[in-house]
Amino acid sequence: MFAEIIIDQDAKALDRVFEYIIPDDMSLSVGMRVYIPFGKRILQGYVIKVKDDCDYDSEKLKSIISKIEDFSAIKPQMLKIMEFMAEKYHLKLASILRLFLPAEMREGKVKELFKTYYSLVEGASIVLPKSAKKQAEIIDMLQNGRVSAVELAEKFGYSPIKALREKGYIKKDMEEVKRSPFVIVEDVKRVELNDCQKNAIEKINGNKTYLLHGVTGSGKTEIYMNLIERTLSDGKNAIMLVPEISLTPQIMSNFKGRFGSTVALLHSGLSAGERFDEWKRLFSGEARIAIGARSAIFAPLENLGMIIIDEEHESSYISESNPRYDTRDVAEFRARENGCPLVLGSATPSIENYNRAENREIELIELPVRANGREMPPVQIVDMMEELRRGNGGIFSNQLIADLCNVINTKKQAMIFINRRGFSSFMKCKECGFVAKCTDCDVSLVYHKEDNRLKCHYCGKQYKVLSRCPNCHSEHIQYGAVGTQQIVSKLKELFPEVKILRMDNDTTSTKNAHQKILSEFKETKPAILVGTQMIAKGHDFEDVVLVGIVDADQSLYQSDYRATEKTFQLITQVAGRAGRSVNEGKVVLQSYSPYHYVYKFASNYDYKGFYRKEINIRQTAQFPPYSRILRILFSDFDENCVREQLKMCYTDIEELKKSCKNEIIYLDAMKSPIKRIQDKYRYQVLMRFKLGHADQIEKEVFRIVDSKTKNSVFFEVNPQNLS
DNA sequence: AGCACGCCGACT
DNA sequence: GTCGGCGTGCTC
Repeated sequence: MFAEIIIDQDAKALDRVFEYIIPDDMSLSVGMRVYIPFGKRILQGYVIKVKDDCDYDSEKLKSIISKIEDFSAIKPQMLKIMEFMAEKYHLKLASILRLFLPAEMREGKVKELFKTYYSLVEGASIVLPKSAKKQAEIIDMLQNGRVSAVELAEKFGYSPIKALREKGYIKKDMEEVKRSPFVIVEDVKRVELNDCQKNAIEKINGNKTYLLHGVTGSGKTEIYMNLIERTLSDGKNAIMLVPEISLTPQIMSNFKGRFGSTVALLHSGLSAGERFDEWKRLFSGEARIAIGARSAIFAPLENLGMIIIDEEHESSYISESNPRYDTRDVAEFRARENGCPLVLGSATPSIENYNRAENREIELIELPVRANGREMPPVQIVDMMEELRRGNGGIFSNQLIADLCNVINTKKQAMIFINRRGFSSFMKCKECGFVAKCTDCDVSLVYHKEDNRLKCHYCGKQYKVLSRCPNCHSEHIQYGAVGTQQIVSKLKELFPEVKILRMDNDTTSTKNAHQKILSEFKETKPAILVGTQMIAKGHDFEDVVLVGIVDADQSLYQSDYRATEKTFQLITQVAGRAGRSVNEGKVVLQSYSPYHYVYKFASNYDYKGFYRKEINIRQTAQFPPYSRILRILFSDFDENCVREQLKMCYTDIEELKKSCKNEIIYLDAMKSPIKRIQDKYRYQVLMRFKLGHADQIEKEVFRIVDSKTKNSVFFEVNPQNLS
């Protein structure tokens, strides 16, 4: 018998099948990890196929040395996912397989997954020949209780153990080594479902993808819980994905409270050991629900009956470091393989998925009412240009200051949200709000300090820096973003006696800092919490009556075709923080371009209106979902080497462009916006092509690039950002 | 990835 | 003469 093996090395040259002989006395199955001789070394590999004949020269074949574990660490159905991802994203097989295992299992040191023990078989009448001294000793030892298999084998060797086992005197059993991660479990009161919720649960039952569009507070979590409950009672297992930032202690304790130890939580707060333990509980079938961020889609569960992706529009579902993949694609594939529903939940669905729902590719389920029956807070848009004309050139508008005063006087709380996405900066006229855009692409230009130029990250076109606004001829041009510290110090100046808390990446680097800041905020009144992204998620504070968005434009003028979409999502989410309970809430949104359509729709909570407008723009401008963008990133320590490789590929891709006339809308090569990462120079090719033959074109590009390069090239489809 | 082979320059 | 630089190619 022979085995096809993928070597556990992340190198392009090794990214293929190697064949080995399976020794006669070895029982091997697909998904097992093995040690194999490879050249002069001994490496780890994954068995992906067992077969009777070999395709390689049988003279040159070597034999597998041994198994790493006695079972398939990679469940066979995961190999289908591997194939899917390799094909779709052009990834190396070993790098995909690594996603399926917890880090603890790899990294050279091989850990025991399950500890095995030997114990006496009860009621067996043991008769041993006098010669079998070792066997007698073993029986003696086991009288005092079970002994670990490793210990026994070390002391007596394997043959006496084998003999005893064959006679049926002793048996082997397993126990997992585990620590349970600490989660405070609260008793969860069951909520009576409203008709919309009941209806949604009833509809979600086929082998299909469902888009659950529910306004903030429409009770999606309760739906998820009911769906999971139903799945479990059908005898099946479930996966629920949540963006990392909303994997809050509340969510975790809610699910632990409802489902107890059948839940395995996989999140970044766990130590490697804890993560490994949770993985094992899923692997063994003890836990039947996997809840976690992106990578939980690879949970080692079989017999899936439900996959849920909450906040489907979140960009964190797209992996932006190698291997690059979109969790939603993988989830869809896994759901189809298991013949189960995939639920995509969001208050602000991604344009792509809403479009699919509109085209009936997936089923749309709407939850139009908030479960608590309350309205979303009103949004007031403040024109910061007007403010400037009136002589206020500061960060805060007079309106926001007045509202803050009011909050403080009534001893309530406020949140100030800072919109910091990415670090590239756009150029903006302070007088008229003009923002420099690319003439070809309709995305904002990004200012590059090192060569003092404006560049378009989609086509690479460069422009001279503006010293005077082409629109109103003012010289008040600004670039760059406001930081949290700046806001905090300004607030302290304005309200010296009020508690100002700050939450961003700098203040939450330690493990529990996040929690500390939030609980301190909860207890202090009046108080102002200043923060980024993080404060927008899932924390309910009864006394927050004001949410200020200081620089809403920030995400609008990113050089990204999804910039408007992201801005809409952000505003909706942040606004949901105000007036969550009995208190009347209000949102103040400051903008330099207050007449941009995104604000009109966002302030009215009009998702559909926004979608209509946005999808039209995408269609006219030929951006996804009406086209596909492919980014090819080359990197190397040697700058000349990268340029050389890129050049060779580029000429061939240009040929391809000519040969398929109008299919490729656009093609260009440039330095990556971040020119150097970890001492490696980065160059990229960007292309955009029509959907008709997108798959073929993509394959052809993969082929060209593969044949011209040796290593460190990666591909990205419809990239989130271009750094 | 890592290791051998091989073909050129500098040195005991 | 040989030691050692790293370019090229192979590993079932």
